[in-house]
Amino acid sequence: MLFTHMDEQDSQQRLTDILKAAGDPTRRAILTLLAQHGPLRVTDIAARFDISLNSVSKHIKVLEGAGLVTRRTEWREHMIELRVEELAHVDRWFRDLRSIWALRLEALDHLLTQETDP
Amino acid sequence: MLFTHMDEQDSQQRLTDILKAAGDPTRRAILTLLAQHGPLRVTDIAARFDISLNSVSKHIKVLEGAGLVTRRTEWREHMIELRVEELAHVDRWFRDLRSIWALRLEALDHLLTQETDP
DNA sequence: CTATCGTTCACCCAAATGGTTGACTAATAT
DNA sequence: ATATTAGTCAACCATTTGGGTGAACGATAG
Repeated sequence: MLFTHMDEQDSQQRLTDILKAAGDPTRRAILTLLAQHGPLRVTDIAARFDISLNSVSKHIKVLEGAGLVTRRTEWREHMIELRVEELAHVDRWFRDLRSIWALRLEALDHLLTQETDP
Repeated sequence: MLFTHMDEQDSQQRLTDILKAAGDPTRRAILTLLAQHGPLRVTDIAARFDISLNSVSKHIKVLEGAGLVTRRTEWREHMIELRVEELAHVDRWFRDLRSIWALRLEALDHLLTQETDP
């Protein structure tokens, strides 16, 4: 099944997943690490934190679920790679929100000028 | 105490609060509503959702905690107002992350050209 | 004075979250 | 053949989260 059309439902879900994933400090630190060093193995990532490897593995799965990272499984090593492009979903939502906001202010302004100068 | 200098700690906390707050669909819907209609009372907001007033009140408190909305208490009515500017914190983090990413790629590229043409 | 309105507060509940440990699979090294 | 390495899965635990209810409180309306 091709994703020719992402409906509002899915889009909201994607956004929720991304924001929730990015809402955790450890996960943001992982993203930063990947931005700095490029693709890394799960173990390499875990070495930077003093939580268990298992815990890191779970965080990575969350990030993967949100589409913020991808996994290339090469033999027994899993290379985790950042996908910065996905942040665009959040950018888009921000842009829309600000635009709705701006439109209202504009309409309000229009209304006021009409009233004071009919 | 004046906030002349927001340390890394606080900044991370702010970011976490904002992303967590925005990570909930109901709360995002509240933000959209406020963008469209301007300041609204708690009750007006609650009327748009089929969850209890109390639940909405809690959501608003979360948004307030994240600085995404402010409350002007006029007599017994609490006017809730959107603060779009706060989204800039997230923008900034995204920008930083992308910049770290871009810098690494640039360095990598530099390294490769040096190697092939010493 | 009493009723009603707008909100928060204090609990209660189920589900999700972030962490742990221990067992398991599969690949590599000795 | 055995030990080590890389990673996941499953179970468990404490805390947080999103929801609900009922009481309380201050202000305005009758």
